[in-house]
Amino acid sequence: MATIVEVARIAGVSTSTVSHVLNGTRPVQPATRKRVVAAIEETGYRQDAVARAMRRSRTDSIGLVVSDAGEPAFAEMVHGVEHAAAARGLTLVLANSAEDPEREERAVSTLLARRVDGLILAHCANSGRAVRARLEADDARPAVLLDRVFDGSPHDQVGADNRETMRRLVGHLRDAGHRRFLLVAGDQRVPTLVERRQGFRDAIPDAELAEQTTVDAVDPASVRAGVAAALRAGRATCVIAASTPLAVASLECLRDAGLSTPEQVAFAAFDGFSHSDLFRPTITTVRQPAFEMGEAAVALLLDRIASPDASPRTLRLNQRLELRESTEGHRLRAD
Amino acid sequence: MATIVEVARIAGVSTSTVSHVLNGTRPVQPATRKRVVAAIEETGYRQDAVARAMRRSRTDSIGLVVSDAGEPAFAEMVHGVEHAAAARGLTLVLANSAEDPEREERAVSTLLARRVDGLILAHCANSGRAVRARLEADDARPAVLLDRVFDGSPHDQVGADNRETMRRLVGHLRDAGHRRFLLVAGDQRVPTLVERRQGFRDAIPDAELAEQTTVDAVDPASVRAGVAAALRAGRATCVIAASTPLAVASLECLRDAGLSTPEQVAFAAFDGFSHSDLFRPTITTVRQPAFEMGEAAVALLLDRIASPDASPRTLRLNQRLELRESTEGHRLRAD
DNA sequence: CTGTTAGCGCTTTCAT
DNA sequence: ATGAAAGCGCTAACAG
Repeated sequence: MATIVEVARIAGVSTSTVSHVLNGTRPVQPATRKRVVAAIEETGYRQDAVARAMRRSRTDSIGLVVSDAGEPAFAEMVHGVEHAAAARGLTLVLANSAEDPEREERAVSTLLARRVDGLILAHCANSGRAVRARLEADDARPAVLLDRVFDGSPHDQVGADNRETMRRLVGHLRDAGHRRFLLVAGDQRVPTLVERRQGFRDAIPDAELAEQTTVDAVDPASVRAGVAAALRAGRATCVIAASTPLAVASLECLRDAGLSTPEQVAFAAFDGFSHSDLFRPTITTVRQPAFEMGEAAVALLLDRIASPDASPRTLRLNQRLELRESTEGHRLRAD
Repeated sequence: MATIVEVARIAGVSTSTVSHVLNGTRPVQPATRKRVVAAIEETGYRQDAVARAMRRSRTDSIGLVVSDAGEPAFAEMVHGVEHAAAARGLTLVLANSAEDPEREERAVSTLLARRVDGLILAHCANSGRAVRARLEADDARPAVLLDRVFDGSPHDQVGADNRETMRRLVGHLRDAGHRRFLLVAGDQRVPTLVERRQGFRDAIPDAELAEQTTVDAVDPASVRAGVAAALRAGRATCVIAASTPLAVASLECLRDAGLSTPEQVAFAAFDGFSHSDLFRPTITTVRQPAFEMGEAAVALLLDRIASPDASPRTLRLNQRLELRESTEGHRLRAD
């Protein structure tokens, strides 16, 4: 490959002039520029981004670590991050921690070693303090936490308004007459799921708290077992799943139990499914604004890079409550 | 940040020794090594991957360009690529062409400028020759084509056995008595969809060819119009959609036409949906081995990097035909 | 408006 | 077993 030196030689100018036409970093006489452009053409010269990054100590790239690249919601966030990054001329370096704290720490270290200009991180469920330390280290770059946000985090964050939306959802279901819920709440080490559970609590009057059932299990098998047991106990008129995997497990249980939706048990899910319209019955769902969250994370990151000392912000994007057949129709008798 | 020079100074050795300790590239006296390690510890030194890449002229990274990061199938391929890359200590640089040839070309150029060690590319539908030229340029790196494979391509490729699987699917439906199909074939500039259409042709006896209907429209609205018209013409007993977006459009039409599945019209789709089990009726689907295709692409790429002169290979992974309710049940009377 | 030149941090001959 | 030193290709003072 031709280098900038060769281009300069052919154009009969210095390398610095070539560099400046390349980057538009200082005025260049039209005639000179023309010769340079011709030389570039002739040699098929291409800038070496690695050398450039080395010299400028910025890479024009950002790193993204997701906790589960297999989940559609995270795939959408990746999509959003890529979109926003590309729009700003940044390339995206992607890593997946697969919910493993060790891999998460490795991924962050690798990205930092690659000198990404900034980092977006969707923490895994049980991520240790090693990562946090890594993000604070003196070779670290600005970081934005995505989806799983923490109170009092020193970082910028973007999440969803989980608590409020769950409150709204339960409110709606109560209006429809439901009083006894089964909340499939999931892994309570995940902030998102904690927030959803809080929203649930918010919406239930103290006097009725005792009538509610919750399943906190983590692995699918235990979830299924928990839900099945709760259904057998048979008090809930409505099941709420706090995430897609939990929804899948729950729906399987409902089916196995031979319970029809919404006639016998109403059902609603957070995060939902890609083509919910095609399900029968269609399922009431809280749509995560995943793509937009990815975009927002990039925006926050760039703000942070621009002003490193501004105080950290936490953004919460609104989720959309999409009411469908699974929570519809029958009006329960007042208890 | 501490550099290798500082570490060397503190350990009282040369930078070359530090480098060799770091990379295990030549034997080092245990005592010396210990001092180096201590100095690394003390300074919190971290290797700078950019400087390293510059000097070695390899980045230990690979680039991936997908044509539609929003499609679940591509998201799965990204996942597979990331998985295989990480397992081999490579980082992944991700770009999305969003089915736009210009963005595709830009993405390839950017990745090449970043000196990725190799490239995986899922061509967009109408990708021009500019990209092809770019892949051949003298600063290019080895490339593997993903999903959308071309006869006589000079590159390694990994796709799916679309033609065979479509043949099998139609064979099965014929066994069930169907004779008149509506194939929603989609954009015939996409090799995948061409192959599926070929498989369809393969499975239909010449004498019956005239009885078949096909919709080749590209944008969703035209697809819906085409399908609606074909349904009104009313000859098909079975609809086959060649991709997920086509399936969505088709199902909407079936619903709008008030046709029940499978009683009035059978239905099957390629690529399918994430949670098909939860649909009612459950839908017969051809599952793309997307994750595995991503993994395979990485394997091919590394083989290629290892032996640049081996002749190019095209891998076709098997798809899985998952028969479900939407093509089940009723036995058609023989025509 | 243009050129000279000193590195960025690292790996890797070539010596010893 | 270790060290000295030459760059990788580029940018950005600094000087004219």
